[in-house]
Parts: sequence; structure tokens; C-alpha cells
Amino acid sequence: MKENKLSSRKQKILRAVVDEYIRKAAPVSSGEIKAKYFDDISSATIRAELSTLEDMGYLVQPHTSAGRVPAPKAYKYYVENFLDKRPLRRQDIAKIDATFNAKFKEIEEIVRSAAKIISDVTNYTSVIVIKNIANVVIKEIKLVGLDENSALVIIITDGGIIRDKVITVESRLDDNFLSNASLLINKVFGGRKVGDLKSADVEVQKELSDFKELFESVLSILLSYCEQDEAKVFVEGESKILEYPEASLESAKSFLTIIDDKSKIMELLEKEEPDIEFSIKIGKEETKGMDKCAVVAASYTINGKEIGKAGVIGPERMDYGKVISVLSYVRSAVNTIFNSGIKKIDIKKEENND
Amino acid sequence: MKENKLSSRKQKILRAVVDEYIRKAAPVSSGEIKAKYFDDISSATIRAELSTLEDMGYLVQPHTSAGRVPAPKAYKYYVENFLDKRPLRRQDIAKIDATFNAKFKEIEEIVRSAAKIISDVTNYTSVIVIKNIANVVIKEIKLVGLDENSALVIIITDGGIIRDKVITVESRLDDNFLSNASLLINKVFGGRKVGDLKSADVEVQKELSDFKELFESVLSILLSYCEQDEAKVFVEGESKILEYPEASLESAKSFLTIIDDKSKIMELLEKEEPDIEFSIKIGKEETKGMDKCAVVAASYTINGKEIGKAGVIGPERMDYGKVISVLSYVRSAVNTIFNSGIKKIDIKKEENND
DNA sequence: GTTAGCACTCTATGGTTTTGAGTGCTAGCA
DNA sequence: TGCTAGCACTCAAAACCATAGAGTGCTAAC
Repeated sequence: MKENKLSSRKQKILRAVVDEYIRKAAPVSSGEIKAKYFDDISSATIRAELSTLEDMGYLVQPHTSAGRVPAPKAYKYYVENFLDKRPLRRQDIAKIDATFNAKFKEIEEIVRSAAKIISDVTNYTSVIVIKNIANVVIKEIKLVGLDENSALVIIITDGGIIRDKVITVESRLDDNFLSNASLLINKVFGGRKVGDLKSADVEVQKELSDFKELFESVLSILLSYCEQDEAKVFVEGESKILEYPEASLESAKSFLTIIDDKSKIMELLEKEEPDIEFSIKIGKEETKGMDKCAVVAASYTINGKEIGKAGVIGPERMDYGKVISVLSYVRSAVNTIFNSGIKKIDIKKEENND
Repeated sequence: MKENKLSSRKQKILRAVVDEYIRKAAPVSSGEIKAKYFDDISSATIRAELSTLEDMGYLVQPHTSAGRVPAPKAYKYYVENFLDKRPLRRQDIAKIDATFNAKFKEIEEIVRSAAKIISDVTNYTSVIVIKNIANVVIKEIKLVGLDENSALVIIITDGGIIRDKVITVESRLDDNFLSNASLLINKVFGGRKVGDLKSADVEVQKELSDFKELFESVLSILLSYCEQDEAKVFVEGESKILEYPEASLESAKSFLTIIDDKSKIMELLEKEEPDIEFSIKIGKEETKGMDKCAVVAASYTINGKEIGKAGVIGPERMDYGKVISVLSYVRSAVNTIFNSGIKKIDIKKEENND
């Protein structure tokens, strides 16, 4: 960061341009800045400063006789230096808390709620991806008979997260059969990492003559969980992006196309530098061609392991402060739920300083 | 339908206009029709006919010196009279069959797959709503302990449809406790209609001292299923609508706004006349203001009772024949799954006429 | 009833002009 | 040296105008 050395006046002007542009989404002129931010210097002076800021790559002019518009570099500088991490408004906190205070929690539901609340509170499109659960350990697998030929397979993992699915088989599933099968299945799968199952285990099946069909179903569930496109993606509020004036039919199309593509979304949420807390991508090159858009993303963890990411997609001139606060707050709420497993669902209100 | 009395020449012309408009999405002129559809009469004659068709409300002219564009009335006439119920292409049938031949089926999954395949095959946006399950009968409720304080509640209904959810309670959930609770809960809820539970049952609780907490959790799950916004809505392919030339930023906005609003979607899929098989809504007034859009919807049933609707939202000039075929085919596939419960998952290939 | 022919209409296209916001530059001032 | 007033210059957007051509409506004749 060699160019952090902007004079304080330049900083003030740069900030003014970004703030104004965030507010009204139109090029900002020297006169405007003079009127709203400076009593002591003239617009001509500001003009000179703007000109050098442009040379430095912070600003761009749509055309010679227009005001200035922040370049991606300006947003980055803004985020790094001016972002006021003001606390969320009380009503937003209340909304989020309410979302996560409901009683019954399953992983999908938690994630979906999180995505929804992020989108609601920020008023941007939100995206959450859950990584594959390859290194999650299987604690127990339960089989519940539903009728003669079908059963519910419940997979309980070390994080206390459960997933379940109905299977249907040819064999008659009476209680006896099921409990025997259950024993065997748990003997095979219990305590193992989901990621280790892959194909290596096909051998074991041969031992399980009677339960082969059932066993295979369970295995395929496990495999599908760990393979399913490598990750699950949840999107909420996709229409929000259209509400901003920079939206065009073009941009809407490219936006929705990307939103439809899981792998692209995942790349968007990926952070370049591993040590930063929030990944912020601004500018066409970094956002897969979504012009005038920015993506802010944060990681979610269980016991220190990343299990997914949540992000917000909005216009470049988005309210970064708020977005980061929301992501941070929701993250702490979700982390609390995840890390405490299903045992403790209540969110500790005190634990939400990121 | 008093105005069904169009001369066969008028019919041919009307059909020509609709077909051409569906093809190229631009006003069609008398000359064009003459060239492509008639050898025996002149464009002037066609012009005269077009003029009367316009007077009758079937066509509109964007402006005096433009060709004709079908009015909603024309599409309706077209659907009623000209629709060729040609069978689906083999590849489409194969796609749909493949979707529903997968092994594990839960209600949400079935519905989501159905929505996805409809959107894929038609290339329009698809929407499915599942009605509240008020008159579904509870066959059995199973409780599976997950750990000390949480359990999975599995609700099995008469249709063989299951839903489940994790609950967390204060009480210690050992096997004994759970099996006792299970007995009691099934005694109370077993065989009852979900819709009858409402508040009337609060009395019963008092008998269940020990199990009160658990009981309440289960009840609230049941109630939430039957109340949850009255219905669940699934949407797939929302970006598809933008791919058609009539798309504008305006229309995209109004479209996505409606798509975000469950109640509006449900109204869209509602049919006006109870006896028709497919509800087709064309024109701004009928589509909640989505201009140039049409909605085709069909009902899905279990044992003759409507449990939901599936629909397609596309441009007015959509391929109605194909859409109806797809909805029809998917319906029969889904109905087969539903009506046979979880016992028989395989789709009878023969049952897909109508 | 049909049609050829023609006048008419109206959009779409593209060029020209005008306007005004906003800049860049320069000369003069502190 | 830094700031500023003033002014010329630039350029996009709006307003205006002209033209072309697609397509109609009408009418008179068949």
C-alpha cells in the first residue's frame, strides 16, 4: 500500500466523491463538493485536486465535461480507510436476532434464513455457499422405518448438524431388519470422515449380503452429500439489484446469468488473500463481468474450519459499512449455532463482536 | 363463447398472425401473410379482414401504419381452437422421465425437481405452489432422539408424504422418555387432519404434564406446516424471461417483484373457472401487471384433492402447445408418485395421456 | 366480393442545433 | 507557492428537423 499517502485534503475530497456518488449515483462535480464539504477552498482548487486524483487512478471522468466517478481503486481506498464500522441499527439487530431465535434448526434452514435476513437488512442480493462436508465426521446414522419398503436415513455429524433423506428399497424393512442393518451401517460408517468414503469402500459391501441394497442406498446418500456439485448455493433477493439506478437490461442479464451458475458464484465469494477478514471485489474484472457491481464476502466456520461463505452482491456504490456489519453480525449468530451444535440453540447476544 | 363464429378465412388469418408473431415478435403485415399463407387472395383482401378482426378485438395495431399484433383475445382464441396438442419431443420426455426416476423422494425434492424440469424443457420461468396440507391425515409421528436435548420429529401422512424437523427442548430425552412421549403424541395426533388442529386442541395439553414441552414443539411444527404462509412456492428459471426480445428493464422489474411475492404468485396460478383443465392468463389485467406476459397453470392432486399448482410464466407469444404438453406430462408423472405414496416410486410410462 | 392503385400516416433513422453543466487553463492575487 | 476568479472550451443530452419506407385505408373498377 504505497499510495496511502494522500494529503488529508485529498482524502477528504476522495471521500466526498465516494459518499456523494453512493448517495445519488451520478458523477459529482467540483461545485457540489465545494458546496457540501468545503467552506475554505474554491471549486477551482478542488478541481485541481480532482484532476490529480484522477491521474492517480482513483477517479474517472465519463467524459471531459462531466463530474468525477469513483474508480474501483477509490472504493478500495474508501473501504480500507473511511469505513465507519458503526453498529447496526437497533431494528436491524432485532430483526436478525428474531430470525435466529426460532426453535427448530436444520442446516439448510439456518442457511436459508441467514441468506434471507442478510438480503432483507442490506437490501442487496445475498448469496451463501456451503462447502462440501468432506471432512465432517459421521457420529451416527439412524434408520427409521416409514413403511414396508422405505425408511428415513438420518445422518448425525460431529458438529451436531443433521441431514436426512427418505430411501426406498425392495427388501422388507421390519424392525428387526432395520436394527440389524443399523448396527452394521454404524459399524462401517461411524466415526469416519465423509470425504474418505469415496470409492475406496466398495469392498466392504460384499460382507453385507442381506443389507446390500440398504447399505448401498446409504452410501450413495453420503456420497451425494459430499459430492453434490461440491457445494450448495443459496441466493436471496435476486431482484434487489434491479432497484438501483445503474441497472440496465444488459447488466440484469449478466447478473442473473451469473447468479444461475453455482461455480461462478463460488468464485465470486473466494477471497484472494487468505489473511483478510472480508473479501471485497470491486470492478468488472473482479466480479466476473458484472459491471458496476461489487461483492463483499465473509467466511463461516465450524470449530475453526471453513464450511461456507456468505456474501452480498450489490452496486459498486453500496453501503459497505452496513454490509460488513450485517455479515459480521449474522456470522457470529450463525457461528454460535453451528459451533454449539444442536445442544445449544440460543444465541448468546454478547458474543457478536465479530 | 358467442364469437366463435369466425369465418374459416378469418380463422386462418388470425392464426397466421399469432403464429408469425410468436415466431418473430414483431407486428405482422398483410403482405407477409399473403406471401406465407395465401396464394388465392390479395393483400388488400387480407387487409380488410385484418381490419374487421381488429374491430372484433382480436388484434391491435401499435400505430396506424404498422402491422397487426395479437391481442390477449387472439391468444385465447388461438389456445382454444388452434392449439395442436402435439406430443412432446422424445428428448424432452426422456429428460423428464430421468428426473423422476431417481430413487429418493421427499415432497420438497419432488416439487423442486418438477419446477426445474419444467423450466428446463420449456425454457420459460416455472412456478409451483404447494397448498397448505390442512386436510392431510396424520398417519404416524415418529420421534428420533439425536442427543440429550434434541430429537427429530418425523411426520408421516396418509399420502405417504413425510416431513421432518429437528426440535430442541430443555428436558432430557432418553429412550424411555421418547417412547412414552411417542405413544402419547400418536394417541393425540394420529389419524387426525392437520387442518383440524388449529387452536382447539390447546386443552389436551394439560393432561400431558411431563411431555408438555415436547408436545408443544410437535404441535407447533404441525401448525406451522399448515399455516406457513398458507403455501410454499418454488420458482425456477427466473432469468429465462429476460431472454425474450420483449423484455425491458421495466418489465424485468415488475416481473421479479411479483416473483418475490408469494401471494401474488398464488393468485397468478389460481384459475377463474373451476371446470377448465388449464388456466391461461394473458394480458396485463390478468397477470398482475406483467405486461406482455402470460401464465399457464395446472392443478396437481393427491387422491383427487388439489395439493398444489404448477405454472409457467413466459411471454404472451409463448409456445402454448409445448407448455401445456409439458405441464401435463409432468403432472401425470408427479401425480403418479404422489398418489402411489412412497411405496411405488416408479413412474408408469403409460399413464401420461391427458 | 375482390383487387390494383394511390394517397396517407407514422415510426425509425440520422443529421443538425442548442443548451448547460462542468471542466481546464491562465493570469492575477495573497 | 498555493489559491482563486474568470473565461473559453468540451461534450452529452435534449430538441428539432428531414427523409425514407413500411404498411395501411380507401376508392374505383372488375
